[in-house]
Amino acid sequence: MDRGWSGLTLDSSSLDLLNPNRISHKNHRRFSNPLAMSRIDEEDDQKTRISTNGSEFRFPVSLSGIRDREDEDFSSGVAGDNDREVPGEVDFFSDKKSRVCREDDEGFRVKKEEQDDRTDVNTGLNLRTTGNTKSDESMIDDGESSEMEDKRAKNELVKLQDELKKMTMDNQKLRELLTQVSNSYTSLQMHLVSLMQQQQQQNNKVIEAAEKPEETIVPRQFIDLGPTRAVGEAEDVSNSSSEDRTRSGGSSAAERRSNGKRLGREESPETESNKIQKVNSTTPTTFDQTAEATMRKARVSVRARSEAPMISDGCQWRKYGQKMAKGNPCPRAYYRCTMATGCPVRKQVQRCAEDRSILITTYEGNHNHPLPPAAVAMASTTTAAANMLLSGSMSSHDGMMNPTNLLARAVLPCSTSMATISASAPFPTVTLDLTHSPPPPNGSNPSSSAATNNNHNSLMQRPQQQQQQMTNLPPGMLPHVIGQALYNQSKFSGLQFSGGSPSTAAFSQSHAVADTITALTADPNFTAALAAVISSMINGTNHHDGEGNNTNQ
DNA sequence: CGAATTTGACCAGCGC
DNA sequence: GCGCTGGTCAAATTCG
Repeated sequence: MDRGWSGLTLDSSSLDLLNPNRISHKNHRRFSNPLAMSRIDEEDDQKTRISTNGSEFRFPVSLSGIRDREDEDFSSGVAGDNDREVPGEVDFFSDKKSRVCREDDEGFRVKKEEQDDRTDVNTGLNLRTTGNTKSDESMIDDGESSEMEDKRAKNELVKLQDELKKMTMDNQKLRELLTQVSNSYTSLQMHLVSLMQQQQQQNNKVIEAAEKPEETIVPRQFIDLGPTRAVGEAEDVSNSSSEDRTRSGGSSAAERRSNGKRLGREESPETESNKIQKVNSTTPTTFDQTAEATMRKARVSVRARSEAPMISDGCQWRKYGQKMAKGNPCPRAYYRCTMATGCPVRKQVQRCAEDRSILITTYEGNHNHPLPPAAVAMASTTTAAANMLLSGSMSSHDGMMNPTNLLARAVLPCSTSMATISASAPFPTVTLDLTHSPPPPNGSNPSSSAATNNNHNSLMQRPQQQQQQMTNLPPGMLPHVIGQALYNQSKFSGLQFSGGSPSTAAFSQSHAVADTITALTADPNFTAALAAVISSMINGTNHHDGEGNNTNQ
């Protein structure tokens, strides 16, 4: 807050606008350089009286030409710029300059305060107008007009100062809000990690639920974001999709590797967090860094029927690899976001082994650049899913007030077919299933199987026509369908916790807010906005690039 | 000719 | 230590 600087600038600019013809010398001196006038006014009276032989006029007409040149010097803005010496008044300006220099030595802040005060006190004009009582009438007229201009300039100055104060207050409020959000985020992360540890102790219970024979897939909230083998084994026990199986083992190793060398080579913005995560694997001391890395590692897998080699999500992708994955005759393609240099977002595209008309697209990472409107829908949807995934590990009663968790509970708990949580890897993965095709003969398709066993599956109750619409999506429509599907899922299924053992109180609470949640999730824009805000909050701690930070695809 | 894609090689973690 | 695996790189190739 440099009031002195801004005041100086506003003064001179406002005066130049209001008085381009230089109304009076005093005005110029007051506004163009109030700093210098702080001391000049005191001695100026004496010196000018001497130079004018005791006249009451501070600036006699005979000296107006000289003063005009002085004004030119003052109008340059800084007292120190007045290097030219005016004949007959050399001592005056040299004295002023020396005083100004001494004031600089005394301290800039005090000087600025004096400057502000002086701008508000119209001593110069009063001296002049009072002194004009015995002078010619022309000077009185000039004084009155200059006073009006001065008032106008002063009003302008007051306006601008008020504006500045208002902006300052707004800035302060925003800072406080940011601090509050940061604190909340930190506390939530702490809580998340503590709950993760608690949930890890209950892993056996979850595994038992996953091994129930009648449940071919057990959607559950992600429990342990750390490299716990028990969770991965549990995933192996459950009949997950082939992609989930292939991800369960090797990807974890690759991810750990990518945390170090690979991504470091790419100099992506998340390089530091990757290193941090690697360090944290051995020194679990900082919860924030772990949670941030976990957030970044959250994956969103979208299953959709598409004959195209890749669903159009609005982003630009560049293929950088293709690999034959285990257990799937269809190759897996690796894409990297090329909308911005260094964007860490990647996606894998692979056709389902059981039903090759199903395209599985897995997104990972956060965009570090603004997204085009066409990509916002998908990005926000998948970001919301990823955030739900992470916030879903919150405890029921504590997390209910978390807006992110509200969204999570609106979609995840009832998402036996729409959104499937996978804890098969050290990073959480949520699968959004938009296929809803009849189960294949082998019945190993998790989404289809889940849909078969899910009594609350709204999409199975849909007419075949609508399913057909889902399977033949025009480009760009998929994100909207996802959002609508998420809404429908929560609407039809209600808030049902499947696979887990939520508390009864939380369940009843969920029903109490069901209407609110469905109302919120009914609006895809709300979901997108919420996801964007949450992502910005979280990514703001990672990236300080100041960009839009639309996350996840 | 530059950009995008393909494809074999490479790396590192994991299990045996 | 070796093989398997997922993921990535980069040279070669293709495309617009």
